[in-house]
Amino acid sequence: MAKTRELLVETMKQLLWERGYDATSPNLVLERSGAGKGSFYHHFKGKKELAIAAMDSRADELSEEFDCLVAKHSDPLAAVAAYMCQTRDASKGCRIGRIVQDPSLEDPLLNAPLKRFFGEQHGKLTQLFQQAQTESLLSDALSPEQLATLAISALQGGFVYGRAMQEGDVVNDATDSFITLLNTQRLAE
Amino acid sequence: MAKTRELLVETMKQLLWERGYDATSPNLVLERSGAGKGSFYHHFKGKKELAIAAMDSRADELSEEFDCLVAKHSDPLAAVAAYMCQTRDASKGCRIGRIVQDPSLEDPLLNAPLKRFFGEQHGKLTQLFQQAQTESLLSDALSPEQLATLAISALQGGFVYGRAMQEGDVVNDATDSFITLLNTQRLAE
DNA sequence: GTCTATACCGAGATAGAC
DNA sequence: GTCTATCTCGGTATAGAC
Repeated sequence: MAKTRELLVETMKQLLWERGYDATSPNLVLERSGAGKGSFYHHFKGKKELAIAAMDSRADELSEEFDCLVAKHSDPLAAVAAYMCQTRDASKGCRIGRIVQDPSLEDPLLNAPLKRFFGEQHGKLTQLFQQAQTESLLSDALSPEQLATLAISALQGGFVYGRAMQEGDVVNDATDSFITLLNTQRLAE
Repeated sequence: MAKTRELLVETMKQLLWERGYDATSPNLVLERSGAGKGSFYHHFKGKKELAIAAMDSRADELSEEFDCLVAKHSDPLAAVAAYMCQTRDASKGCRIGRIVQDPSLEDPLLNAPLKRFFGEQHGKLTQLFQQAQTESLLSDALSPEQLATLAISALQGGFVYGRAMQEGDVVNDATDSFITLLNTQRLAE
């Protein structure tokens, strides 16, 4: 099949979500996907190259999801709230943040897709907060950049804290709390 | 030496911080500590048992650090601010949160020390926020529990985000932003 | 209590046939 | 493009001497 490559990428995306990078072996990818070793090393130089392709694909997917969601809201703060308060499950972990702590991710090549994703995400959130302040919907007690950093951190940290507590719901408490606190900064019109 | 056991625990604590659980091999612990294989398996049943001892020790150490810091401040919000705004380095990761995402940590036995630590930490922060509200220093727009969850998440997420961006300072931006936002909830006396 | 030698397994990758 | 056989290395642990 000409689609074996795509199948390997999708399988890797799933396994990176479930187990991270270091704990995902080529053998596991092959077993899960049904492909053979020959195919794997024909399409990719090795595990690292496949993982980068998988992370890039995942980053694009999440970016697109974010853009779709933002497009539905004319109020920038409503867009942020809709993004943050999606129902998540900390026991599964973030589809992309899950990977960050793996020791191998200190390799700049492997880390690049993550850096790109979080950088772009920060930029988009900053824009939304900026817009809210320009439209006088939001106090300027914090800069748009600070709010974006805190939003991303609350979400990622909620995943960490929820996983440690073995309570998948806790990540939603973290994001909800952020939004509640953010709403105290809304300005009356 | 009678202290070999303690030496192994300290070495494991350091390696758990640097590399997490899965990526730390017994061999590495032995090489780093100078101990031999015989000692290792004499004092511990295996890697898992050593890691649990190391995590328990680390959790106690961090708990004590927290208590010391709190004891220095009569104002509960000043205590929270002092805790959150310590200078940290995301490239090194949290001494205990660093470990949470490792696949092996799904084992309840391995996870227990983390669960205990984060549970206790949440309790202590909740108490501080509770006290601040009781003393009318803090608005009650959020519950003490919500604020504690957000504080922990902002810190842990700051580590994740900072590591992804390969900028160790970012974790401090996250905690500073939280404190700035929290300060908008202070009540005039 | 500590040492060295040994065993077993899976990770990651290559070789060469089809 | 895909398959199977094979290779090397390190992780994890045990055995038995000192």
